[in-house]
Amino acid sequence: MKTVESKAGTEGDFSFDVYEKKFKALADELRLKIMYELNQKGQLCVCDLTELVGLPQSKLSYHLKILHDAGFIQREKKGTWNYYQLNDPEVKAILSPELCCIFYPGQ
Amino acid sequence: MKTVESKAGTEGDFSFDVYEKKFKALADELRLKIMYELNQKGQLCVCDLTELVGLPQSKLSYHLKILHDAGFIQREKKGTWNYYQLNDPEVKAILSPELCCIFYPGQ
DNA sequence: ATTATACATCAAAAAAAGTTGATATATTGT
DNA sequence: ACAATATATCAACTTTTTTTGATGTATAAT
Repeated sequence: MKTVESKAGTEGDFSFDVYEKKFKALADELRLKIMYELNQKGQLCVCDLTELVGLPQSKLSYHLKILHDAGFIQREKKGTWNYYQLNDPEVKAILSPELCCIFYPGQ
Repeated sequence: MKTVESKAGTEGDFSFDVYEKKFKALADELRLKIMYELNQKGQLCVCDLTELVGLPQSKLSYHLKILHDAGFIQREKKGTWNYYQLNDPEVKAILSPELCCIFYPGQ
């Protein structure tokens, strides 16, 4: 994982691409809003989010996929619904506690 | 700054754009490598970085500007040279301490 | 004063990411 | 079995970012 530390100092190819992917996922106002809403409300289905965020469904799915692929959110299927929620440990591993209650999970 | 907290819960237009800009700056392998090198070496001029990172000068300047505009690095001019270094408080305000010694400043 | 070095900036081209509307799949209710 | 709902995915298009090479500006060295 932190390939970097073992090689620290020595030049070399680290896994910056993994971090790139994670920061890319956060690098969008809409996705930050989604993270924020999930952080506030806990668990939401896509239909809830379309209303909260005011996006067409296909657009929302696109952004949810990016957050999911980056590991920041988890999906739980319940019948026809897909419920999403923050993946707290993943978020905490990347974000500063100073961002608590915006994107960073409280408690 | 954290407009979010005062309004938390109430829907509304927060300053997600500020965070978007910061995460966008981090959302690039090259720029992460630059952050890493600055974190390791402390202070570097553009010419040092071109060698460390192996980029043409104009490309490097482009990426340094993005990091600088986002507030993650500071510039100090000494004669013809521009020395860059991490802006520690800014980095710490965004990144998890778990990223210590990669991008997050040690100590 | 001229030449060389360090760096920023610019404009054009290329690549990547985001948007849109349509379609596909699965599940639930009748 | 049929209709309706929730959601994912796809392909065409638009927008944003990145790259590249050239040019400009300032400082330093001769």
